[in-house]
Amino acid sequence: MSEATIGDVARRAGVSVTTVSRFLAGQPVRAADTIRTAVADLAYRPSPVARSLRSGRTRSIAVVVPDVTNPFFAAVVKGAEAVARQDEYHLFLSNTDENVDREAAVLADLVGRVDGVILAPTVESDEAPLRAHRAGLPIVFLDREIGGSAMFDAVLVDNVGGSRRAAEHLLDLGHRRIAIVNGTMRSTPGRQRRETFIETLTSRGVEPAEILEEVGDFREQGGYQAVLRLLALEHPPTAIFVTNNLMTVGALRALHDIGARVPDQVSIVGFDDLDLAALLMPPLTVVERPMEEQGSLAMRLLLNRLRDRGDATPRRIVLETRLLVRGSTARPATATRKPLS
Amino acid sequence: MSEATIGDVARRAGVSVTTVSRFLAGQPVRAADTIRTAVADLAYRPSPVARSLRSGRTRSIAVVVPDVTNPFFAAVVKGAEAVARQDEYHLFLSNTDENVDREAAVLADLVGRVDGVILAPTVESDEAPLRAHRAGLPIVFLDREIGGSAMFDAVLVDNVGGSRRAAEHLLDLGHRRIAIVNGTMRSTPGRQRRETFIETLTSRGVEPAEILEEVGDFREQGGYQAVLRLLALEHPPTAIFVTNNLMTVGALRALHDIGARVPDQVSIVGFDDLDLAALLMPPLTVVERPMEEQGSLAMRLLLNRLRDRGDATPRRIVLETRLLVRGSTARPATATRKPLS
DNA sequence: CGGTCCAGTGCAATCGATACCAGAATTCGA
DNA sequence: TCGAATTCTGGTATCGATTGCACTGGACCG
Repeated sequence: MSEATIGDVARRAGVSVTTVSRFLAGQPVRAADTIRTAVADLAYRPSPVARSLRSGRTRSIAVVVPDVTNPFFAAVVKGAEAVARQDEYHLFLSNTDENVDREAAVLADLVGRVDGVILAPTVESDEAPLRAHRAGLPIVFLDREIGGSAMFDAVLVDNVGGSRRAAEHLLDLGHRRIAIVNGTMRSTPGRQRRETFIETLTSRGVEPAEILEEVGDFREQGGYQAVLRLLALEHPPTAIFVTNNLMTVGALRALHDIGARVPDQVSIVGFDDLDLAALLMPPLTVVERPMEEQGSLAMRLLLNRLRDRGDATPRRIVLETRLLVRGSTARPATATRKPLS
Repeated sequence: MSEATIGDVARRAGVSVTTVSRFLAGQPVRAADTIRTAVADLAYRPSPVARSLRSGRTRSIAVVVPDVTNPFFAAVVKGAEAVARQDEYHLFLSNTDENVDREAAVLADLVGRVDGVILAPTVESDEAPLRAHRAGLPIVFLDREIGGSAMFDAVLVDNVGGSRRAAEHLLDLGHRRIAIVNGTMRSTPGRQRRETFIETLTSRGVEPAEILEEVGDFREQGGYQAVLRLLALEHPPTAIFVTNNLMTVGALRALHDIGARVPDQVSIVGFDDLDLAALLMPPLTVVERPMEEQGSLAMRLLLNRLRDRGDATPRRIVLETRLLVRGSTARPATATRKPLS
């Protein structure tokens, strides 16, 4: 009823399992027609599990991300899934919730269960991916890397260019007291976006004392709290760069709750576009980048590596960002005077 | 190097594979300590594939949804994944892209590869889930059902209550020319939300001619186009009920593009909350419901059923909705006069 | 017409783990 | 100290598919 085996097909067709197996593999077989109808009659489908045991490959890939409800990672998963499906691979999904221990447990668990992993690691000092790699698990890094990951493929984003453009945009508007709301600096985007942003500001003559910094997690609450703290300062910043989408949502919520006017009172630049960003009032200025494509590229890299059996040199793809200037950034209230004085 | 087998452990510990297997199963074994160190030394992990072949179970569940980038489904996946992880199940993810054929292919593919499926079927007339069920694949329906699915578990949402509340809210505000922007009526939410909404309007005396209806897909473009058409009418509606979140985003985009004022010119009620809904200008009035919980409940139902080996009677859980009245709904421009005249 | 060649075939081993069954080692009571 | 009861143990079949090897039968050549 529920599952016919290759043996059932063989019996029904009056041949050996070997012959059925050959038929299924597309090799020439005399009883092809008989076998074909036997397969159809029994609704036979080869057991993927048995095949995996024999072949040592599972035709499935795991995507390990901090949080699928983050629109960026949701898009990544979608892109990755589409490519996997084309190649008849299946996709496992795991959330790590930005938790290093959970990530380590997940990776250890995946060895032998999938042919490869697309991973957005929690922190750069992460050891778990190296262990998994030594255990023979191919890994492609997505959006984030770990230290000493030169031997891995990776699909990253140009955090340097994006953050620089954000900084220059705010500087050009005349801001001089500027805050960055960042996630953990122990992750690649956290570190790169912060370093570049601050470096750009100081290299253009902003006093270090005028650069404010808040460190949260990469989640909505972190952005919310950070902005509350910033605006409660005696001299609050006139502009804020928020380094990911979830924290940007939190930041907007905070600004809304305390009734801060954007951009009159404070300018906001986010990293990563949001579906509704253009419809907000004011529409949100953001650093944008291809999201689904980042997922599909990662999957392609991984599948290519599985094909090459590992010997190809590691490939690093760095995607470009664009600054979308919308309405949440403007000249600071004081700056309209300053340049004129 | 990459993978030790139970045989390697047995050899190293000087016992038979049987004994190692017993030790791993927690049975009393004299050489427990020796085996324990052998396991540790070899970093041995039992092959999940081999276990699956023997046991006939894979300890993995598939979640099949139309689109993970829909925040509702992303939340569902997150909730489902968390529960699965607790029970040491793994999660496969498939997008059907609202495509019946792809859904059928996916389901057929999953037989024998997973122990059960959580499915949001594309259309109610869908046959594929029945076939998969007959092939021995337990299925829990999520948010949507199919005809004759009485033997299946399901976690649904109270579309009737939600749509009625939306309709009554608009009626109470004084709207009499009202539009519904719906997805395909061939799906459960599409059908139920439409039926209830229209029935509530007519039962409260709204002329059928005053009820406008646009049918799109459940995607952003559908909502966008539908609203453009509605507002181009000679007598456009004064209120619009949009039956899912993605179409609501599209609707808002359309209203923004043609410069329609909300709620002065037209009121909007959406189904499903959005992360930024409260921050829009005006903040969006929506019918809201628990999202992550819908996913975790579905997973719990499925895992329970796997435990019971199927004999329990089917369970249907219907989650309650809430109407969140924010700023996108108000009295119609004409209605302020009408009641007074 | 006989020998060579080759396309097809089937047996049996294999992948890694589990479970039945028979046998060995231990414990316990007498 | 011996036999019975109990606890552990290991050989082997099994899950469902693939594959190396030896083999058969027909086609083709001289």
